[in-house]
Amino acid sequence: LAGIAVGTVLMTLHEGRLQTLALHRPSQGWHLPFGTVGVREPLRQAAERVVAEQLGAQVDYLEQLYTFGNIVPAQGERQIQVCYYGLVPKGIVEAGGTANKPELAWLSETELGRLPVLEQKIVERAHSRLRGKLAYTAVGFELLPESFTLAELQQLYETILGKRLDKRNFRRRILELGILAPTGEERARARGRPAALYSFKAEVFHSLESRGDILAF
Amino acid sequence: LAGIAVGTVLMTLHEGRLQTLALHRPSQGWHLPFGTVGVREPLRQAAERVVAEQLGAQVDYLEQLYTFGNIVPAQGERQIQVCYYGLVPKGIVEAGGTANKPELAWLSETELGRLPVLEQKIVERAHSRLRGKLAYTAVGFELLPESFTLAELQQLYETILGKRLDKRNFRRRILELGILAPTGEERARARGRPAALYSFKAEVFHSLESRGDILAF
DNA sequence: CCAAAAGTGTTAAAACTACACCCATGA
DNA sequence: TCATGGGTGTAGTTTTAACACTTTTGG
Repeated sequence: LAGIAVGTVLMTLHEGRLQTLALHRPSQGWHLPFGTVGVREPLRQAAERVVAEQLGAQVDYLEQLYTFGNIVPAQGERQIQVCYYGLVPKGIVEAGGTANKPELAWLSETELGRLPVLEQKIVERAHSRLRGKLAYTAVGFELLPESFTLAELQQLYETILGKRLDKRNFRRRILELGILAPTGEERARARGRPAALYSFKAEVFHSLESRGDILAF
Repeated sequence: LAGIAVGTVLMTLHEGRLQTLALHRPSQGWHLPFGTVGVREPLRQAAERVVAEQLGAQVDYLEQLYTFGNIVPAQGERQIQVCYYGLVPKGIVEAGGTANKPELAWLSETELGRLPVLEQKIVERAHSRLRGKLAYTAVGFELLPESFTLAELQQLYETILGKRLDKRNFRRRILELGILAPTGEERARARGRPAALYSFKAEVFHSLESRGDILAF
């Protein structure tokens, strides 16, 4: 079907920053991953396929963001662009160009200027959606690997919310919710005391979900 | 452009219930208002136009809800449906069929069964979006006329959130925010003491907006 | 033994909840 | 004068926010 595209804002946490995946092609400059939709293809499936094709990675979390219909490229035809946003744990998609694939890069918020203005707005919308969902859903955990330390989780919240949190209060509240299970393992960093590792108990979270904003910090 | 439609979930408060506007045509039964999008027409403008044409009413508040792409009607072609939701103060759109226009009706939540199942899901999505936005935006006031009583505002919150609120606590909290201005007028009901009328101070609300969930009850 | 990151409790202030009576009006 | 809906304050409880030191490890 002419004029229907899907685009995706893929986000990850890297080096204490929220970063967005962008592609570079000589002909197009920097842009978000996008692609066309098959005539009989469901939209979400198209978005998944486009990400898989262009990045060679599966995305575990993908949600619809917004549909733009006023984007009129130079050519006469109007383009409908259905945008999704996705979250991946740090390091799942490795940046850097390969073979005939376009060059990939994680852009931090200060580097978004490389994108076309319209795409910058899409990314901002994705960021504010993520920020909003952080308090009442478990999206945050989609940005972490299977097991993680409390410090990593806290840093995630601090980065996305853009404010510092008190370590003791954060730990107390998140542990009292009972949504984390200690794995019994520890992770040793270069220096300092090793940190206990935890995994996310999705079932417990969902049982609490009705009384919203349980993760508001 | 073939295969692109806009649909709208128009909601209002009526008789203490959240109601949704539906159309009835002999050929189609009950359905949500929808229409096609002009080749060069922005999506939101198309949604506004469709509402205006079919209902003869301007909608002050209209936001994008979700885009469905997996709705495959009996015919071969796939249909993309970009859905919006809108809020109107009680009584703006009067129900009842006129001339060659389709019949209109406000359906309460218990009457939604008259709609096709897919459209019921769209309406549910609109309701939950509205519920979610109630706490951190001023959407609630879109459902009220220019001036209103505190009892009306409280009933609005009670209806949409589906729970009863304490009158004194509600009044104290909303007045302390400073987002309401007494108009100095009163409204006499059939019986009982007349109620003071207030209007919404949008500027004050927006100055508080940064610290979210200020209208959480 | 020292630098680095992990881990741990208490207290004061603020916010929330529950609760019952008087007031102004029209019929 | 009475029925109806509008309007008002307080006290106990819970939640939040602020705050500093000890522990464990690797170099």
